[in-house]
Amino acid sequence: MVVVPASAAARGPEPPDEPAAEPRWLSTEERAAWMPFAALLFRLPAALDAQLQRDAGISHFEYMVLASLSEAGDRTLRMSDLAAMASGSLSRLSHVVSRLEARGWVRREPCPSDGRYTYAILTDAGFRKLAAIAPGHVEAVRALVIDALNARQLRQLGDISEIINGRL
Amino acid sequence: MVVVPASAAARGPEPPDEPAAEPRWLSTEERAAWMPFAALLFRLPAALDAQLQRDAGISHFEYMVLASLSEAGDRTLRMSDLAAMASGSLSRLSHVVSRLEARGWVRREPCPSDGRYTYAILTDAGFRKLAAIAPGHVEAVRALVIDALNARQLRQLGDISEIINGRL
DNA sequence: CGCCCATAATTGACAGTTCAACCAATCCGG
DNA sequence: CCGGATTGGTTGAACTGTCAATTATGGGCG
Repeated sequence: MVVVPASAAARGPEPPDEPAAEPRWLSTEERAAWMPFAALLFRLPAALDAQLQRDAGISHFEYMVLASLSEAGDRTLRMSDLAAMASGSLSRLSHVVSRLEARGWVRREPCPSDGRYTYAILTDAGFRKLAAIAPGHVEAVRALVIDALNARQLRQLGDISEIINGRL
Repeated sequence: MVVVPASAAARGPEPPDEPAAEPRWLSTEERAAWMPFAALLFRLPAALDAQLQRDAGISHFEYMVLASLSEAGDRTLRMSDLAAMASGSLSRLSHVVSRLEARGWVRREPCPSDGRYTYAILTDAGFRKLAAIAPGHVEAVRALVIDALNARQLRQLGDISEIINGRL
């Protein structure tokens, strides 16, 4: 990934009376860190998605939905909570759950006490599917990330991720 | 993001005569690093995309296409090279370049010496557009990543990213 | 109570991506 | 040279995600 168009950067800082302050271009060290990280941001999700698609025929987002449900007590979550856990919009989740429902892995049920809420519930078939998929996914995560780093680097990565997450 | 479905993990390792070797679930420390990183992998690209979409009306991928062209000598690249630089499929690139062409920022030209190749060329209008967009994008990258970390962390992030990239 | 607003979720239309089929130019073995 | 294989690129259909509009329920206030 590229942040600074080369020829634009080559022109150097703008005159100080520009309407917008002159951009603070990245230094050499900053570029040296950002460029590989930016590439990673593209390629790693794509690689993980590809593994799930190939081995299980589902997207990473669908995996997250199933996994989130499996971790909830009685495998049930409200749609909005589920959307937050899977880091997606409610609309997207609604479409996805419709597809998962059609495949028999999830079912919907209205909340008896508050009719606005809808529960998404992981079926037994859905749980079995997830149990079949999970080992392969963990293997991929290990191969690409965990086992590629030593304990210290792994801790650094976790720390750095938490810092950046704090800015979102 | 969740890798291990809780109830499945709670069952412990499988008997050793399973057809597939029992999965090596993540340890507590590994999970502690992976979960925030996985969340980052979702949210950061979304945040960068949102900034470009809001401020410039283009996707991150389109930005990469324009930026890659701007860095090439005479602002020209073959379609396949451009696809590789932008980390996307040739098909996707072809559709995107069609759109950028319609907006007047890129034009196509067949290679005179080998008719199979197609050159994508950044127009002057495209270069101006990019120059207008870049500062805002750099600002976002700074705010979310670069300025959030100290020099040591930034170096660590770069190193770690290169290691993982090496596995893709 | 009755009205209005906020919230939860769904829906449909549209834009973008992927996938497979296709075309066109070059390379290369006979 | 000729014909198949290869490579670069495009296209269209099916699918997925996004956005805005819509429905439905519940809470609060006069």
